[in-house]
Amino acid sequence: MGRAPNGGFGASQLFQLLRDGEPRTRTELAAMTGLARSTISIRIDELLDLGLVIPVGDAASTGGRPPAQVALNPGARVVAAADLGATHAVVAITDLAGTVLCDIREKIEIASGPDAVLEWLVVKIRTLLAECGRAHVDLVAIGIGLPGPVEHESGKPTNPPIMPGWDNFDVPGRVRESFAVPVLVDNDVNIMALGERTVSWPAAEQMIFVKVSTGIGSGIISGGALQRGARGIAGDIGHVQIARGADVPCSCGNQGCLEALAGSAAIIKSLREQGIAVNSVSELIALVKAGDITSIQAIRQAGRDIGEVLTTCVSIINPSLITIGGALAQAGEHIIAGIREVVYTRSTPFATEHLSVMPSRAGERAGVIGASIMATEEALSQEGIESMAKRQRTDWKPRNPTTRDPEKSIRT
Amino acid sequence: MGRAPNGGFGASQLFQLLRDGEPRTRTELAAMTGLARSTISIRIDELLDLGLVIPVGDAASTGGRPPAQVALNPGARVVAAADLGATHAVVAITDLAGTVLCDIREKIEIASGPDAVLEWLVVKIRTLLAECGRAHVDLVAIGIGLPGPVEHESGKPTNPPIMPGWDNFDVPGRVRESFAVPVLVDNDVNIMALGERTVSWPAAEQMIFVKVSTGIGSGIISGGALQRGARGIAGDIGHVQIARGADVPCSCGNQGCLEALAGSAAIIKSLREQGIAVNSVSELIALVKAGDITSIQAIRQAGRDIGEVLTTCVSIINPSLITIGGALAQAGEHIIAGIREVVYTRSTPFATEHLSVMPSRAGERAGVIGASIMATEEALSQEGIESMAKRQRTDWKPRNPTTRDPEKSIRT
DNA sequence: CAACTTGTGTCGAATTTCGACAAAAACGGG
DNA sequence: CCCGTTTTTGTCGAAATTCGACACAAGTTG
Repeated sequence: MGRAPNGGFGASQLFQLLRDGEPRTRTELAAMTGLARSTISIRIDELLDLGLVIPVGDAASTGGRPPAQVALNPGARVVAAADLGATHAVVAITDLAGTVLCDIREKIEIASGPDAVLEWLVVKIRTLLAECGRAHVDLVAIGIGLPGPVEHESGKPTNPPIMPGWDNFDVPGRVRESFAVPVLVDNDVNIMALGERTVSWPAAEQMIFVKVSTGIGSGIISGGALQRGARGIAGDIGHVQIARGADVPCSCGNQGCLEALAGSAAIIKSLREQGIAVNSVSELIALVKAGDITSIQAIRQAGRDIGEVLTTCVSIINPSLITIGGALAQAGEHIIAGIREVVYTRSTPFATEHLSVMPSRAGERAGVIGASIMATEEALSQEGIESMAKRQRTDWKPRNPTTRDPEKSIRT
Repeated sequence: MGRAPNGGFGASQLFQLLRDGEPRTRTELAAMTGLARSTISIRIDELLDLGLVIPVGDAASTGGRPPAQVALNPGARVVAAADLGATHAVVAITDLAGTVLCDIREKIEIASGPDAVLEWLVVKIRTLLAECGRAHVDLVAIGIGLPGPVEHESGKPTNPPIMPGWDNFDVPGRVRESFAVPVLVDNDVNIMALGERTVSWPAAEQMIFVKVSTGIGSGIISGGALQRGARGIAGDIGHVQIARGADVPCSCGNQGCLEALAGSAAIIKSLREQGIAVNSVSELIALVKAGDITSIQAIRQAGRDIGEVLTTCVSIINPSLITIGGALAQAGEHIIAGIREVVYTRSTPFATEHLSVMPSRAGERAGVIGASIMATEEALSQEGIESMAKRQRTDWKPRNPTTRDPEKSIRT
């Protein structure tokens, strides 16, 4: 009976244009898409019905009727996001723009295995949803970051070194038993990169986010998209060997890895060997903030070591931005200074001319924000919006008594 | 008055599915696209009219009427491709599948400037077109590779070190004065990577193509797409510093660059210092093929040096494939052996488990093939096919005397 | 050779999209 | 203060496209 399948430009594509939060007029949207204004109006009405966009105050008139603007309504639905670390986890409920509505940070042991951890996660999501006063049906997706390699398509961890019991575990399958929504899983550094990009540098087409704490890793955005690599371990710079520490053994079995020289454990160990009593990252940061010269020098040297590897990254990726996050980045600008020192000296001027090396701005919540972005991306894609529309139709139609079904013409 | 704009799935999308050369039945295409078979038939008819696809022999029956297959007709149109080096150039006419129909290889001097070189190129394209017996109207696009950084969007070289007079020159504009078709320009290594991928590893989502000759560069394909970076210089590994040669000066002004140690000029210089009379790359290759131990050791050491940088690349990109091309790659497997030695020793096992390091298979023509692919991609995109269809309609309609224009209903 | 199976062209109906027009809402000059 | 101008929005008929169904074609299999 003839149905044109919403020829490639449904309400979802229109919605993607509004994802940036910018309010726009119908006329602007028509110009951007090439569709007629009347078509845009139909689409916008659908989105208004779903509550996904809302009218915002009219823009200033340019001599005639002032245009009515519509914008993303971030509060229409919520997303659950989790950043699970080795010993700590952040779980949050965010709106569709990635803004955290409520969150918790708790100690966990990732090593207690997927069943325990994911059960805990499910409970926390339920609690947080209640706390925000949002119903289960408002939840459209869940994003999870894990401290190890993840095959993103399937959501299964692969060969994680610090996650016993998680290897090849079907994380989305387990979580979907409790929440029937899309569940997206990725490496924690990757989601931090996504979060950092979205929060602070939405226009960056090429950027490298580096996380420096016990381990050192990076998330790479190139060509506007997160690059995961063939096995999901792209950006794993922690085990690149650097010249300085040829005989320093690393937990991975090799020698001279960046992580073995510039990771927080390595720095603390070296300071203790120099007679400075420091037992944890927070103590180290306190020392640096107090101006302890030896600690500052150690941090700066770590920055130089990281910079050595990043110099190569700059040549390979040619990014416009490098941002530094993770626990050690909170020790002021010293680590950045060390990185800049090396990167700007050793890379070609043409590559560094428009390159910034900046501290992360998203901070501790970069992870959950990124997880939220990753999940939202999926939930509000074509299928996501279509299924939302269908669900709303089936929920609402019964109250709209239009005698239609008996008239259906069925041929014999 | 009411026109649905070919709602997102025109003949071009269908054509993209056939770009791989695989013959397919209409039913298969309907299943792949989700469109109705009848719709597919209309689209296929358009493409048959344009000559872009042709019917091929029926496939074997599976119990009923055997399906009629259609496949890409690579010979329908042609593409001009040029790989311009510092002192040599390859120019070719290819079909739409990137197969070289005829080509020439000549000495040029890129340093003689864009006006001279591009004029030469235009003449050569004319000559080759005539040689193939193809008309100017059969030409749908031109692809050009240049030995330096190029801003791909605009087609302008940016700060090329060995191309005096070319900086910021509007190459596509100049060429379009002679041929009114899309002109795509990119770095020569990038087009070689594209060519190599297309010819030999069409399924590779992540690969690194390394060109080793006087200079050393690489083209990076990640996420299925060529990565050009913020300034078009992604993959520029020639000026990454390596540990071995801390005090070896490089032409770029820095010290210890990979190129200064493992480029052909560096190898030749070092061999001469060891008393071996070798003046050119071809002599060097001859020596290696003759089994000269010193030369082989020098090549292998160059491989190790390159492998040192590639180890980092492997950690960052996580590719499934590294291919080695360029003049030095023709000296047998010695350079590859050196690369493998280092890459497989120093990278993490998880990254190398599914990583191959292979010699380039596309050989000397990788460049022009890649340039052809790049140009074809553009020419046969949506706009490309639509404009071809329009042109053919306007050319042909006059001979189809249907009195339509007077009947146009114009409202007052 | 007949029955069955599978694929291809044709046609009406449903849906979508476009363009035009009228109404709405502000600005600005008299 | 009023009215024409300008710009945007909502509504409606017409054109275009797509779908599904059916009839036909062309082999296979018993």
